[in-house]
Amino acid sequence: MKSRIASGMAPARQSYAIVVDDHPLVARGIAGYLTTHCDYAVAHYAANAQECFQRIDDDGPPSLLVVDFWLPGGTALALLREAAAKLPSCRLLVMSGDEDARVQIKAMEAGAHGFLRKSEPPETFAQAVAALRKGGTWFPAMPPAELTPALRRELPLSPRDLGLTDRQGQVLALMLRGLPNKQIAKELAISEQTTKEHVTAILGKLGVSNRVEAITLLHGRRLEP
Amino acid sequence: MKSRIASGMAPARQSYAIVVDDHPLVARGIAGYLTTHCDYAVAHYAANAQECFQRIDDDGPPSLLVVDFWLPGGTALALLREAAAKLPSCRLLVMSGDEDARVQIKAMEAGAHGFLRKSEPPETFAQAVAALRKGGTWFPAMPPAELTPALRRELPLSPRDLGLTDRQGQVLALMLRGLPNKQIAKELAISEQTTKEHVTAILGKLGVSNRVEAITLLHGRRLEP
DNA sequence: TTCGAACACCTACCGTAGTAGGGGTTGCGG
DNA sequence: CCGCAACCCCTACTACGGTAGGTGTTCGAA
Repeated sequence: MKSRIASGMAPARQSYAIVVDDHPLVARGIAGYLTTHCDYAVAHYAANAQECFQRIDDDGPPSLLVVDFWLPGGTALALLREAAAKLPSCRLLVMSGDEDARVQIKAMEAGAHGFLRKSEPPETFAQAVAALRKGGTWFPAMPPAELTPALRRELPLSPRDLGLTDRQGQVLALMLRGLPNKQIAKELAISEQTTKEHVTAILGKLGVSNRVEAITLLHGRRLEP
Repeated sequence: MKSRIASGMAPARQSYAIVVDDHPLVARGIAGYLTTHCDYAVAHYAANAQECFQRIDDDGPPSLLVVDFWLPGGTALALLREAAAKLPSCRLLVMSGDEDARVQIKAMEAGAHGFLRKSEPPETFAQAVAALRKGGTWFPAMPPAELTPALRRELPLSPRDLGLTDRQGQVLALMLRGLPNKQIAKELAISEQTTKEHVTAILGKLGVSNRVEAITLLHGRRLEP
């Protein structure tokens, strides 16, 4: 869980994929489909961001990453951003159960190369994978362009997107400004202990192990209150 | 030394200045000149970034900040950046003993509103102060424009600029990537203890009290190895 | 009404971060 | 030669960050 930023990774292998989905059956199914119908030699699966990066630490970066948008705690966006930053040669395909256009936009913004609804037939899935494999992208039925400009630039990234409660969002915002727990507590008029528990919950949902990782992960992004 | 990111600062006062110079006589002299010749009601002086921000915590933000570029440890750039970010209503005048054009550029990049050589006559100093006071800037004899574009964008910010040694620069780079001391030590093949001492030295030179502040201060800037 | 989620408080514990104060090596300039 | 700066190592200590487990309140959904 720690050496996510390890250097000296193995060179990218061909036909190696990782499927990230909190539902093991779904993950296993997709991974199996990748090997049997999409010509992937190896397809592992992971239940969350931690497991995913652990796998990458062990086996090197994959050439394809399939990510369920609705990972518990909404950590998918953080996972995507991190993957996009650290695995430039890896293609990112996002899957979602619902058809909210904003989800698709968020995924795009986070660096995904493709987006797919789970309700789509397997053939479409195979087509999307093939497109990504060739270096292309796959985004079905682009949502109305009027909505995008508002979200494209500097998306303020609401706490809800990360699966955080309102209070946790407030704590995170202060955390990202470098405040120690004691000052966060003072700012929010709660005890330092309560602050710590919020922090613990936030770290868990973001899939990081301490506040420094959280800060570096969310970099310069701002939160909306 | 800690509550530099404190909120709820006092409103900006008119005619209140702080002079930051490690040479007390020089600082005192400049501060005196500000009160006697530049119509400043109060002019404090500080030997370093810590003292400066301590003063600001106590007395509120000044309307003018005069900073010696060659503060010990090269902390002037960090000081400027922090001041520019946190004191939007404060004018920043940088002074330097030498006439290296790159120094001037670095000062500009760090957010300074004016730049002045110490060899300049007092009248020029008064003119510069007056210009800044009116919301203007003061940069003598703009350096050749050919040099600037290379430096302007995304300046890579060498460790030396921050007054750090090579080794400290390496440690800082890993620190900014969110690595804990133990992993930094492993990466550089030194003991965790030695890493801690490097970190302590870095924090001191940057004028911050922990690594989180250092990260938020340098935000998304990159270091060159 | 009962249940769960969110919020807040507490004690207690442990690991890391950071400081203090030792000592030791190299290399370089006065 | 000496001093000095940079680098490395060590013990020991304090504080902060983070986790675990238990308690209580509120509020809205079932």
